[in-house]
Amino acid sequence: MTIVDSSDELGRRDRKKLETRTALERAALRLVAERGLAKVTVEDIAGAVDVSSRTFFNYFPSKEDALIGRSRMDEDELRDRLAAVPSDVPALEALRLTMLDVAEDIQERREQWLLRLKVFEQNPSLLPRLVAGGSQTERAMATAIAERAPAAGFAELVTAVALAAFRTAVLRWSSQDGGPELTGLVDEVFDRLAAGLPNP
Amino acid sequence: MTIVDSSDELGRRDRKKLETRTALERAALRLVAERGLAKVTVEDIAGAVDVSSRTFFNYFPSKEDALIGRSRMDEDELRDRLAAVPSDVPALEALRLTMLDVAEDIQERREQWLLRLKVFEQNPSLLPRLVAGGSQTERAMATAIAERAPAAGFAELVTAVALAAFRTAVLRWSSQDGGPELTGLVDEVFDRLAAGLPNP
DNA sequence: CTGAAAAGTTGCAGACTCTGAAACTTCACC
DNA sequence: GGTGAAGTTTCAGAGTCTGCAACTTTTCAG
Repeated sequence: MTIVDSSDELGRRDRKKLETRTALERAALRLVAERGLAKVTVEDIAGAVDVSSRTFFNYFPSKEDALIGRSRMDEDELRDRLAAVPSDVPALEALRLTMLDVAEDIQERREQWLLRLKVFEQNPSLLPRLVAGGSQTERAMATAIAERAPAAGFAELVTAVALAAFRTAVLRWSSQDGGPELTGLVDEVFDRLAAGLPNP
Repeated sequence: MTIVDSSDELGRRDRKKLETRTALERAALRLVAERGLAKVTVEDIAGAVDVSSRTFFNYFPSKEDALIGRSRMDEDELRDRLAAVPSDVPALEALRLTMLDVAEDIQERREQWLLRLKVFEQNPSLLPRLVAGGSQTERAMATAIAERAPAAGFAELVTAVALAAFRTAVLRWSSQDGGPELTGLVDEVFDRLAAGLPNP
């Protein structure tokens, strides 16, 4: 068992559930990495884990969502992290701190994320879903930011921009096979943002 | 015929083709605005224009694409616009000028765009496609920018950020029913970017 | 004007995604 | 052990999208 997931304190039921979910994620990732998104059906993925395809859809609303997995962190979690930053910190810096946290999480699941990102690069139709633009998550964060910077439209702007910047850092990290520290790359893009994006 | 599209200098063949295409776009937009994305089938759209659903798929690869329509401007067009900016203009300002051009185009098709954006807001699954993040278009622009600012990763960053900022301007314009000038809102977000996104 | 060639449209068959409902199994807990 | 809640499966069905083989229309050369 190479699975080290936090299965602390869970009944057999929920443990099995989590097992199935991560098994489906892994199988999806592995198969799509091997064959490409179009050449993998839901039935393939479900079959690899030995459940029915209907069960697959009980876990994920779509094939793509299985590949994204835990990528989209709960709005709640991000909201909490944002809320944990003192309210006199400017919005952009609050976002920097939050995304640095996220970057650390990603680095902890390094291999999993590098594979996921490779799959995303090879199947560009998935990319928009990465740090999903205009999605649930972004709105939740913008709402949280709006409390510390209520000027019209500013929260949406700084949130969208921060997430876009974060995305480029992650993609660059991936394209260099995780060589540099992700947190360093994230700091770099936020430095550039704070400086007004001058030509380097 | 209320259609006044630029059908200058086209054979009957291409004129009909363009007519069908825009008719499909219009029908898709209208029906989805009325009923919502899930309640409209491809057959509905094709039927409203009196073609077969197979023909619909000859024009658009998916239902969503019919709604997006001309939204994603050709990579070529954006590349050209970027190339038209003198090369000593900093990357961020080159992007500002380009996106101001795009904003003008949008304002010229004001009603069509406001409807499209309303549909997008009511069907959030479409939003990622708007100024598609990480897509073809973004890559093409980043490549063009990389020629004037070759520092590693900077072109991708500034492009992603500019598009994200532009998107928030467009959404704000839409949420205010096109009241303010879109170009003004775009200028505002780029000013904020250039200033380093300080809390207002 | 006429007869291909080219392009556009259609119906059809078929693979695939996704959903709802009903039966069935498994687990938690008393 | 028995009971109810939760998870899984099977089944049926709607909808998306593709390839292919007719079929129709437009174009264009002679």
